[in-house]
Amino acid sequence: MNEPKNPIDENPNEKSTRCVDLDDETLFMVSQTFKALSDTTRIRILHLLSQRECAVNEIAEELSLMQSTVSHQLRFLKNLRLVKFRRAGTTLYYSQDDQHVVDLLAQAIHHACHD
Amino acid sequence: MNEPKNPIDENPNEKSTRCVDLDDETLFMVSQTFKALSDTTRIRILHLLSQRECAVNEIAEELSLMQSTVSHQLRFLKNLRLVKFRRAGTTLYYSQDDQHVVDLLAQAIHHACHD
DNA sequence: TGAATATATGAGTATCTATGCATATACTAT
DNA sequence: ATAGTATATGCATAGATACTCATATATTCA
Repeated sequence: MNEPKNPIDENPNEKSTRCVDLDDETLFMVSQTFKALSDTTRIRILHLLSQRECAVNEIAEELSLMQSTVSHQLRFLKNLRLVKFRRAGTTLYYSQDDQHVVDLLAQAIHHACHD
Repeated sequence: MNEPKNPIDENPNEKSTRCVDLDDETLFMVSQTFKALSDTTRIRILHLLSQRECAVNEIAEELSLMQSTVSHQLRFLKNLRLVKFRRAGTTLYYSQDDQHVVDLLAQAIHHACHD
């Protein structure tokens, strides 16, 4: 027997360190993360915010989107804590807030670019 | 002027090696990839197939899904070339066919498991 | 306070998606 | 050829999603 230890032998009170299991909660979180990245509008917004902080109107202008569309998608991203903002007067400056997700996006873009 | 060279100065006949740009084609490919990973059923199937080759019925049984549901989702994954299959008699054995996407999934699961 | 600006939000709608049912197709063995 | 098994697929549908319009909220400044 040269195989790795069966995951079922591990402490059931902790999530597997190797993440071989997929409990409902993890499954949901993972799907939500990818859902955030599955829409071209959100990708463009997140890609922009991964490069620099931006006001809502700036995003709309730069990406040729309606202000309302941007705001709706920012709410979506904010709920998943993928973006954060700081206020300056009436202006809200948004920026990315989850480097891991930005990394996932960068990887996928790199992959798509290179084959 | 201490800023990085404008990407527009690069050779327009090649995609940027830094993938800072997001042309429509890349954008679409990236969104499709993440869309594949945004559904819990597809995640479960792909996660299973990343561990071992499986017949369609095995997948259905193991994941408690209808055969038709599995087949529909396999078609989706097959169209994106995320899975492949080999035939053995009437049985089709599916397995993952894009290590990069499997890696993205593993990363996201790891991320979800560890915070 | 009132005007101006920036952003958020609710409602309506058109489109997309995942699923299940029924059935078709494909292969094997007798 | 026929039966049996494995898989694929067309269709219908319920639910989700993204967008736009209109309007609300929030902040600043005069």
